[in-house]
Amino acid sequence: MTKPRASVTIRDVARRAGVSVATVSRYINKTGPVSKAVGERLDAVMEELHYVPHAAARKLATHKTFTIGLLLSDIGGDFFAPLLRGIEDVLASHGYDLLIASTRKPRRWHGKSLPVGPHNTDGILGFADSLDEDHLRRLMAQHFPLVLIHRTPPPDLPIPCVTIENKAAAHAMTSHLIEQHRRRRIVFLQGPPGEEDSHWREIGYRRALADHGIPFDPGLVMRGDFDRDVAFATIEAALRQGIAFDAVFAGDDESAEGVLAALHVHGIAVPEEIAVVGFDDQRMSPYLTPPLTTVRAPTEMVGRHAAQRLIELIRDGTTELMTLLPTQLVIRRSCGCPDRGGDDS
Amino acid sequence: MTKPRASVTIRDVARRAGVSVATVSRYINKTGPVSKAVGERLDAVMEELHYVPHAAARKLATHKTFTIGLLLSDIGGDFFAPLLRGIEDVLASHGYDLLIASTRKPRRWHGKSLPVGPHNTDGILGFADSLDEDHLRRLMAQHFPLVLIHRTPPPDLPIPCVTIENKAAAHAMTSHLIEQHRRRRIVFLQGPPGEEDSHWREIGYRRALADHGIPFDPGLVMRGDFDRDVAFATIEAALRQGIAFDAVFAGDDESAEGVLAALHVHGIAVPEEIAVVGFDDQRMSPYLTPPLTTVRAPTEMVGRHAAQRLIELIRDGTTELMTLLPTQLVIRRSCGCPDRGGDDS
DNA sequence: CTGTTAGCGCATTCAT
DNA sequence: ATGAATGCGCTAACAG
Repeated sequence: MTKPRASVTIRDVARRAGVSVATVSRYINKTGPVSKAVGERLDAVMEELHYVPHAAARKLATHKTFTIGLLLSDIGGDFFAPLLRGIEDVLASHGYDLLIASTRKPRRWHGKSLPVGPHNTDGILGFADSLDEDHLRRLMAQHFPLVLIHRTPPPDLPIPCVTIENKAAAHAMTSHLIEQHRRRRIVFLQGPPGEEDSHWREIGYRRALADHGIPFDPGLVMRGDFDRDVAFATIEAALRQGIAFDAVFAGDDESAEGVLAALHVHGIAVPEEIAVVGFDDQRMSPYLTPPLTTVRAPTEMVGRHAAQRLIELIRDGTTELMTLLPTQLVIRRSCGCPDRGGDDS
Repeated sequence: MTKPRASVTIRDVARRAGVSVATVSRYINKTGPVSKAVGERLDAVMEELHYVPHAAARKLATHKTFTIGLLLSDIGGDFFAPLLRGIEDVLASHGYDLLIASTRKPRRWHGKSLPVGPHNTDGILGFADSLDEDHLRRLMAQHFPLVLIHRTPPPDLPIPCVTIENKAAAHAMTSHLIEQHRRRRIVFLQGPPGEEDSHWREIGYRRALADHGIPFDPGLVMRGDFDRDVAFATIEAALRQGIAFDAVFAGDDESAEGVLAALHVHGIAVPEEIAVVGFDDQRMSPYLTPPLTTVRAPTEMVGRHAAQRLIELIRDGTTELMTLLPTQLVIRRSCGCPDRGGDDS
């Protein structure tokens, strides 16, 4: 076994193959003509030496990193797996690496410097409220490729974003509860303060109430934080306080799970006494008791589109500003509809 | 607004501050003495110019990337969020970046080249069966820092690994079902073929049966694949075939969810007629109907420890070979125990 | 088709 | 305490 040199470089390959480094580089990057014979020699030598180009050196010379950064406000939640999956898949298929960074307690980054940026990536994907407006403006001023996920940019900043149709779906869901199931006192469970998805879902909910002549009762809008525990506690409290309601539109499926549990503990029948619906259609949702009626959010697709937008932005310098992915109602048992005998996924 | 130079380099900072690049470098890396006055000048200039050292250049010069790679066999499953969270958190606190790569259809990488390695990272974290033995051997031959997660290395390869106590917990859980709830025909739902956790859990299950004088019935060991749908289908099939059983030890919580749903659909009472238990204690588990008795797997801790081990390996050249994290029974309702009135998390 | 050479941005001796 | 010079591994003109 030969003494394991720190690493084998392009020069080692060139020397061993009896050519210049330029030729090796050209061959590797297909950036110029190389005779077939030499090409084969190189393949053999590279294989023999286990040569792998040093990424940093290449990046330095090229000024392209072929890696993109993903900024998260917090890893956790069943939400991230499909999103990540979508992102990683399309990035990989285009030869890009994925650098991940997440905040802890505070939902956003504070100081001046972001963990990813022009110094180590070709572009960044910003999830929800992980970036504050200052960052957005600075990045734009530097003309650094950036696309937002589940968040729209400030009106004056032309930053591409990909998110989902929340309002229409929330409107449809609320209307379903009102029209099909005669519910009139529908609780709405909000997401974290300032969360954009939650905001639009609430708008849709309110609009549906108005469209059906049902007066809006602020007392029926409660905290859910997109969190099982918080939703559980909120519903328990509402029950104890004797607040009257005949349905709950949970901000997302995770909080719907908390709602279901709280009602179950109190011996309240779902959907007979109180109907419950969610938003997201996570993998667990068909398996809840009763199976959850919800809105399907194409989370993996959001990831795929976001990655695609960013790659276009990097390559072409431009891409669509707004990608709004459609959502659709998924009717199961928890709203009061009869069992349809199978799942529709 | 000044013409946005492609990027501001250390030379711009040096010039603006009237010092040499060496001084700037020394100051940034605290690698040598710099007068207080100059230090302050530099702080001001760097702030003013929004200077950020170019990662690739630094890496080239230093031969350290301060990046670690995470190899996944497949992103997805509620399992990854906490794992990732743990990994990302400790890496970030040590100044390391996280590069993620995942396989698609096949669970492992095939060809010679891995997406991460000595060319772009300082070490790699390999989850479960994402790496085959050839990769392991090559990486070891190159003395490249590597730690395995939820997987032990081949006997002759001294690769550090961090995983959890499966066997004892599975034994305890099975014994609980036998002793406390008089169950004797316990179905065991396996994980994906070759999955190491599943293997040990099954060993524990079998041992418990033997310890209680219950003959092992191969017909009670079925496929679960750690997947809700697969588990659902498996239990439905077993029911249709009239296979008699009074309990199900699902390989993990996700498959337990499928089991619960299948039994519910068939009008079978849990835990009265059939007891169900899982493994993992995922966030949704207390919210299932009935609340799931399971084994708590410290998944985020596994991530934290793995990252810690890798950092030690990189810095000190050595670390513990085996980190076995403890698990514990979490008794809730699905096994037949009475409600304890609150959650113990 | 192929070789020479000059950087890329930064860390690091070696002087001073 | 500070500066000048060299090189990390690779790409990209520019010659030939």
